[in-house]
Amino acid sequence: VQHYGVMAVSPGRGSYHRRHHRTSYHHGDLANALADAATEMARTGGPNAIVLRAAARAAGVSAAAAYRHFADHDELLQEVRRRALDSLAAAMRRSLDEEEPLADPAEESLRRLRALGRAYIRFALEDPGLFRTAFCRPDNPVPDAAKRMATQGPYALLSGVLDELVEHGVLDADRRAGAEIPAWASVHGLATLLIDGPLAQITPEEQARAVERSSDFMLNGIKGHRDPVA
Amino acid sequence: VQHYGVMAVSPGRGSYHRRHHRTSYHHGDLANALADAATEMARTGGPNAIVLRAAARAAGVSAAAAYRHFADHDELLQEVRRRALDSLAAAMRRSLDEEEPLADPAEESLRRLRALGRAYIRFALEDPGLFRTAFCRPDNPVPDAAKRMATQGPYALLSGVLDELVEHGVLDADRRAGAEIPAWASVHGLATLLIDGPLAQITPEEQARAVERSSDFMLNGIKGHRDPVA
DNA sequence: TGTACATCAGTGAACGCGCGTTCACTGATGTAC
DNA sequence: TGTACATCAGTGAACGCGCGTTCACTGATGTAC
Repeated sequence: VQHYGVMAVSPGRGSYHRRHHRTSYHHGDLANALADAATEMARTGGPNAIVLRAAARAAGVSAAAAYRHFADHDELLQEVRRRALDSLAAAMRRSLDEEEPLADPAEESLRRLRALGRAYIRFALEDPGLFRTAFCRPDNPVPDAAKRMATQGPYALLSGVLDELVEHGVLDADRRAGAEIPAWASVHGLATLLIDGPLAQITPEEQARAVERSSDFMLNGIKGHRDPVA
Repeated sequence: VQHYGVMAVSPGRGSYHRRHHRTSYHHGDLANALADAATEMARTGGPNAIVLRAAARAAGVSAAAAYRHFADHDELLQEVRRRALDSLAAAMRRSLDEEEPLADPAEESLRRLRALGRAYIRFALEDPGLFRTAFCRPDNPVPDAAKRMATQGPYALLSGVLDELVEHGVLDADRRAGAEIPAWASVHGLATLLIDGPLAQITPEEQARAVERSSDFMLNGIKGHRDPVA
């Protein structure tokens, strides 16, 4: 077997260039290498920063080679999107076990809800580019993505904890249906306002306070009201 | 005075082409014509659809002419952004007087809060491109925009109604500070999930239900809790 | 174990596109006298 | 009221760029015999 020398390719100029030690003519795992590079671009500059040619450059491969693994630019973007959503879900899942569980089951389920929200916000603040990619408008909306999210993504995690809240009497069963949406909306809105919107300008301390205030308000909304005004 | 014939310019090919009856060599109001065209593009395709050359084409003018009125592409985008935010604020302001005021002042202020939220969502659903432009990430963040929003934009309207809620005993005074953020976040999050996110796939009926559910939850959060679990 | 061959994953050059921006220019406008 | 001239808002051609995508191709791989 004749091997090409390592790095025997034209010097990459993209800032995302990661040398993938090519030891043979065939790359071996080009699909993943391209997705890795594209993900790195998204991390830095959001969905618009994903450039197929640059990804190929970063992988040390001609642009045309990318078309062996992705039908077109959009398919590459969708792959990055999928990864971003997976990362977000993973971060949320991890957050559930980061703190000590509380003895009282009701309080414990509230703690878990808070943890999910905080992980969501934290992800958005730490990786705004990836976060924006996860929720970027797809060129041709693929309902599959929504399905996946519903069964194993952030939505499913939220659903599970809301079920726990019902189980332990925090959330009335008759207010359970569709409760994912308000909860998700409030945390998602806060995240986007913090990274893209006017709240991006405020200090980190103010941001932290805003996060706490928002979860308090939303938890109040979840818990329901005993003495409604209207 | 020698006049050029109306439409004595090369036929525009852009889909946004609006013939501006040019009766003289000088346009007369090119800055606005460009902003109009750019706004129309944003309406159709969001901030990324704003193309300086196309705007010039639509205004029946050479691309270079645009540079008499805007320093660069970003300045044109910012102008569209400004307009979009103004439109949103105007829609919200109008919404306050669309329904009959309620006799009870507490209920009336809650009605007004709901009206603001609904107008916000309605704007996003009816004009998603403009909405996304209003909140698009600016190339070079100009703190001025945040200032303007705070004094006369959506934020100010929300602030005013929250003050009313305190005045009429719906919102405790000691929970007032910073309450804009959770309220805004929840409605903003719902809007973005509805137009870009997974909620874009559900039926209009489900969407309407989601909007109602969300405002109920948020209003509960605003009103506070008498019998907290934690 | 060695070889012919189908298959597959790369290459590199090219195409067409349209963008943002700059330049030297020219036609129109309004003002000072 | 008429005219010279500074100023201003346009023109049109060009530059450089880098993109997504296609094409005919070639080198490497693995399998059947």
